[in-house]
Amino acid sequence: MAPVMRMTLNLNPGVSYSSMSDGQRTSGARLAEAGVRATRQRLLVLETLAREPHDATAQEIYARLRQGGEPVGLATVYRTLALLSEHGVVDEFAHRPGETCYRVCGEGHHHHLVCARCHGVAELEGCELDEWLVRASREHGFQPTSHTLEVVGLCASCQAA
Amino acid sequence: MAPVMRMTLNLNPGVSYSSMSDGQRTSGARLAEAGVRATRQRLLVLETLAREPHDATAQEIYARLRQGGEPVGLATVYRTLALLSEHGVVDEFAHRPGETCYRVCGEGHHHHLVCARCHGVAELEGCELDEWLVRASREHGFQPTSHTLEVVGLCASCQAA
DNA sequence: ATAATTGCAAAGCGTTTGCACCCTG
DNA sequence: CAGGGTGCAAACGCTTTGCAATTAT
Repeated sequence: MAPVMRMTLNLNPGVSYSSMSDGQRTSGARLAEAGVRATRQRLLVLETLAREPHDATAQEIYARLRQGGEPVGLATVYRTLALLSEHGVVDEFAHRPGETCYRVCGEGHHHHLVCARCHGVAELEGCELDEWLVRASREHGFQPTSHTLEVVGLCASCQAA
Repeated sequence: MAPVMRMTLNLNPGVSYSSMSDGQRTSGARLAEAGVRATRQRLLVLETLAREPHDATAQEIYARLRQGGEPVGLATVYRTLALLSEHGVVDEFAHRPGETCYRVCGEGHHHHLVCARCHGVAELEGCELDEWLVRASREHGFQPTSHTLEVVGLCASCQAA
């Protein structure tokens, strides 16, 4: 298992995070853009998820926070991840049965390359499926509105090993 | 939420066929081909699933059997569906979080068109993704081995409504 | 101020498992 | 006959929810 990563968060109670304006998109900014209140817990959850090398479950985020000594309730982690997913701040997907995984993703439509060995996730920019999909679906009288694609294989590092 | 379909293709060759009535022969043959014992319960589960217009969960299959007055245990339904999935007799996928759906599918590699309104499932024969995937993945040093695609939209009937 | 958010613990739900009995091959 | 299959119920793990206390705006 990976070593525990202790997080340093410059939380400044009383500061309006929505008015933070620097080059980078802070967690506070992301929350503000999404139109949700920037609470200490939500910032922690988002920061923690953003630092995860792979996707993570609510339980895993909760464990990270606990290990870091941060007092956050499990229910809050669940509620926060669901909320962030609703508002498009994080992506939600389930390659694991019985568990929901989350990940902070880039902008726009994309798909994921999941390594079967290390479970690392890379983003596959661009998507050339639409044209084929519309054409193929038409034969069924089907009108596609969205699609999800997940590619499983071996990442560069794991091919070497 | 990102639905994921898991497909298992597994052939277990060279197993003796059992002599059965015409109604059960197809299911019995499928079980025999898969190299699993053809018990009353397994035949019932497989035939019930095959009769489902859409995909179904273990609980739903169990309910159907109960309604039909067939004495089958819930645990057996779970164990049977998992077994059949392992042996490629049925496909297993999860567009619903927290539940695993099953469906008797056609042969070969294919994807699913899922209607957002009636949840009906159609099969999309053929798959033109491989070429693009290999090319696109190479840019990441990624070597794809398999992929899952699920298309959500409106089926012909539901477009009318 | 006040409406949203959190924490805790209990409940909900789908699924799995231990074990004695039953049945297929 | 032997070893796998089944049924029942208890156990399990992930997730949700009720409610009082807390907190953001």
